[in-house]
Amino acid sequence: MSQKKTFYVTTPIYYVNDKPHIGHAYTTVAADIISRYKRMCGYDVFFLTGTDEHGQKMEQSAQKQGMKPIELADKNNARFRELWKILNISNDDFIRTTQDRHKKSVLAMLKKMQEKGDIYLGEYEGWYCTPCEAYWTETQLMEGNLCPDCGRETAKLKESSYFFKMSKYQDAILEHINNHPDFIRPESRRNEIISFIKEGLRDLSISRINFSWGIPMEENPKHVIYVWVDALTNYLSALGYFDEESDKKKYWPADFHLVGKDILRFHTVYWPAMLMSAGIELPKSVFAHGWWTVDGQKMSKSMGNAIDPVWLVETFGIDAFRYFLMREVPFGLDGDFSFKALIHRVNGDLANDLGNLVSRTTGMVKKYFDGVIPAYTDKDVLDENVHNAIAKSASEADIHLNKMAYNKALLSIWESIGAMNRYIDDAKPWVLAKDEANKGRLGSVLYTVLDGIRAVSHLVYPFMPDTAFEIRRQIGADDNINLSDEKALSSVCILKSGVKLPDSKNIFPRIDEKEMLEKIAASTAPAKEEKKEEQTLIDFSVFEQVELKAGKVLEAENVKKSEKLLKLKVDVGDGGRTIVAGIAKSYNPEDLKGRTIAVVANLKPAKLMGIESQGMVLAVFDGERHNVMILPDTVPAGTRIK
RNA sequence: CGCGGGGUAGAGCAGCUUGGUAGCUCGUCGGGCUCAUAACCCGGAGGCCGUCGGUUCAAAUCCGGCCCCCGCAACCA
Repeated sequence: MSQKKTFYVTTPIYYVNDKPHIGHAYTTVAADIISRYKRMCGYDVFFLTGTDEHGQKMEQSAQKQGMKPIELADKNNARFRELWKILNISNDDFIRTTQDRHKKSVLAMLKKMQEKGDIYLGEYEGWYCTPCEAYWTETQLMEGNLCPDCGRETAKLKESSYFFKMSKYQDAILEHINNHPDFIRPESRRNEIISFIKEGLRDLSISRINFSWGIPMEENPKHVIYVWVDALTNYLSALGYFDEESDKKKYWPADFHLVGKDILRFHTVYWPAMLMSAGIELPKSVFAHGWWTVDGQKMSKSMGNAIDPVWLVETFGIDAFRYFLMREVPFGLDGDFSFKALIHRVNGDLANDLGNLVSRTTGMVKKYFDGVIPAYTDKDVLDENVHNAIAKSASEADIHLNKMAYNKALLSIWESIGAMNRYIDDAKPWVLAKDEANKGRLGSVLYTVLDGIRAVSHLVYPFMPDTAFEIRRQIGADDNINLSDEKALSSVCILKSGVKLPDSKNIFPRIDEKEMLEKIAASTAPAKEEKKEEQTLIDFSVFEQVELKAGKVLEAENVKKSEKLLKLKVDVGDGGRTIVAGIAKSYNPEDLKGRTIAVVANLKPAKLMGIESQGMVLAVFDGERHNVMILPDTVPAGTRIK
């Protein structure tokens, strides 16, 4: 048996403290598509995803919920697995950082780095906020070394920590990036990383002693291995890389690490440094994809606009969702999700172009040939339009897929679909059908299209596996999607004649846009109400503690070098105090001067851009701008609001 | 002067490296066909390529100034 070429692709391991959202789905679907494509073309593929389950956050969340960390990890881990099942993800393994195989692997990795002399015990210095139990770096602190989270004072603390001599590998990494143009993609990201490295690398703190939920160091179990070595090593753990007997080591080095742009640095600087230290080959390519916004706005819990992938799949179908994610936006760039765009994609590309092509073709075979696939007897130059289009689509899709240009690959594939729709119009089978003498040519035309659809079923398979099989079923093709190599993608005249077509239904029914948008509006509204019910009710006495007062704005000015802040002098019955408010994007200073506004008067002071703010201005943010609560001018300054 | 990306038809984008008829998808308007999911096919309209200046026979493309937008960072009390 000849050795098949291997292909190893990974997603990041997702932090189990999060709820799976469209972003997680995006990376994983992308990895799934390239995996399916490579498998179909005869590669020996290993596709890995997993979950990151250690860390202080997990420890704290578990405690809050009265669970053990591992129980919480189990629970949330299951949510990811369920989602992958729903999304038709074909991963070959699922790594969890709490598994023994991973722990062993991390310790082995660390040992290699130690043997190289790259690990030393030192002191981690940071600014510690005791109430928040969190360390901050100097740059994160607010003016006066205050905690950015709670505004209280922090103390410079030293803590014992192991370090990795990352600085040692600075030049080697730069050189590697220079010599391997494809190591960081897309191009724009590559430049960012280069300039980051050129600023100088510092050694990396790789252990912590202020929490215990993680992998303890062997020689000093008080130290828990901190994120980097733990998380990044997962890509080796799943291969049993440090296990002599593992048969999966052949997959290393990875062909692609797919990552979000937020964790690119860790994969292109920290990870290579660690691998160099351990004497292990570097991955071939790290690809950073973009983020999704929703209707032009950032996804966030507070906006309540996070899109639930499960609900989407239930509403639109798995393949429509997968198609949309990959078609709408170039993989390296940010994209915007909207239901309108999704509906347009489904109707335009899937229903009108692809679905209708299958429908009109099988319809004619049933009408003119009793549903039996005719033979290809009477050829014509016109047929070459279809054959050439398929050859072109296949080769272009291959080029684009190897560059992770999913949207371009789909565009190329759709060229063939367009060519076939045009071919039918040119060949006019319904005219041929009027004369029995044309039966041979009529059958050949229909055969050409059916076989073309068969070829397209291969091309769309990685993106829409269920659809590919349904198409093949409807056109009477076998269900063997695998090819010997990518060149087989452009083969034509493979479909067997004489096969009776089964019953069929529309693959992608058109969506009534108005109806669907109404349905969506109806189903998202109750979700928001539910959230309200979950809110905890407070006693009146708690509310009374908040001193809401009317305040006269005496002075107002922009805070220099600041985009969002306005510095106000407000009289709340005390003659005037300074309040800094983040509303500069919605108001000019003169808009507020002299107005009477609502203010929280007994808030602990906090420093913003070096200015002490002694209160808070009440405002409503409507998604566009802040609307300050302006009171009638007749209300005296300092009046209590209830 | 914090770092980076960008301003091209109603919308979303390509073209810019290597100057030389401004292209794609959707929308819109008109026509065709009738096999098909009000679908498919053909055609039209619509852009002084942000702005000012420079280089050039020639600039969306190269150079410089300015204006505006979007990320990131720093501040959302």
